[in-house]
Amino acid sequence: MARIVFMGTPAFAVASLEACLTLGEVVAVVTQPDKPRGRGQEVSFSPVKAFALEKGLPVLQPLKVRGTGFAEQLKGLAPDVAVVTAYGKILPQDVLDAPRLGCVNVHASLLPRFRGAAPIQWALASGDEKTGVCLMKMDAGMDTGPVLDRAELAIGPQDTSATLHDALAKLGGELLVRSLPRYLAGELQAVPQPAEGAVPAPMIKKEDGELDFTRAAAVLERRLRAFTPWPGAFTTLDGALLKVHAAQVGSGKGRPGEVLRAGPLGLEVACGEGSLVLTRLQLEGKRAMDAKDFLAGRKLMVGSAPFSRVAS
RNA sequence: CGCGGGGUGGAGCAGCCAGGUAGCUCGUCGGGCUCAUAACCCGAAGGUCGCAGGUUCAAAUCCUGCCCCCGCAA
Repeated sequence: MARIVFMGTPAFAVASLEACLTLGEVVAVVTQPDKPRGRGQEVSFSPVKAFALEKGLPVLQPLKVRGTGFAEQLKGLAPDVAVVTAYGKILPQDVLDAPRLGCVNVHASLLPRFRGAAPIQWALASGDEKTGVCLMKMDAGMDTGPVLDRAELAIGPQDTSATLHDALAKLGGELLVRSLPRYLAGELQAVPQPAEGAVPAPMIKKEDGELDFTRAAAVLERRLRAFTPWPGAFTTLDGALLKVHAAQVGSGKGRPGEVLRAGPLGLEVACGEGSLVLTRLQLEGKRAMDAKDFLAGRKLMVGSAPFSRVAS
């Protein structure tokens, strides 16, 4: 039975870990250290750790993986392979070389498109019609290793990063079940990524979610779905944070940021190109609600432009 | 003890600071009008003001404790 070290941290990685349990003996689960998080700063641990504890798997949480003897510790476990899914740290060469057959990575894009921290989000924001997961033999670069296998997934008009995240996590698990045994048996060919078509997918920043109504409505709508659930799409209304949870592209015209309509179908705001009909809103400190409900208690004048980030 | 907002008929809000008649925009129900309407007019039902104590002649409103929801930050 293959000896597998699993490395991963967020919810996305849990399905991969679950797959590994059926593929060999998971001799260690490596995940990020516990941190205080959430309201109230309570210390909590990663979804991967929670799952590992539930299954009684040994958990390692090194503070640093570079130059601290972690590679030696790994070698001591005599793993055949390390499966890495969204671990959250760059692995140095000595760690990559520690397992007998190296490290393989489940990456949530069709490489070489969207190398980096946020492939799901950038696939949506870019308007791609499909995405997928790749199983890759890791090298020292950022998602630059040769690809062993891949699985594709169509992106629908209603998809958000939340829905794609779940679907791709599941697909990643399935990809491992299908391909890891063949990799271990030496049956998979590692195909170098083409030099053309590489697109970086840098970490999303908070400010990426701010709505700039001078942009095209279609772009804003895509970014909204890409940045759901984090950082979301937001603007400010009379100085208070206003989250936009759902919106549709409309055909209205006006000065970017101008309220074109405020009715039961939504709050229509003019954009640089077309208009955006905001259908689900959440004001700072309040719960999310349909635009109809929002407008019942908060009158907005047609023709006014009470939001931040309008044409200058 | 990280910072902060909120819980008021079915929905969303105002009222609270300066205690004393339950308000607004909707929805619902009944009626009317209209070729028609996410429209308009008339009328009605529906609320232990999150929970428990306290202060007071009197508490949605002031004080104390608790429960729940949410934003920021991480």
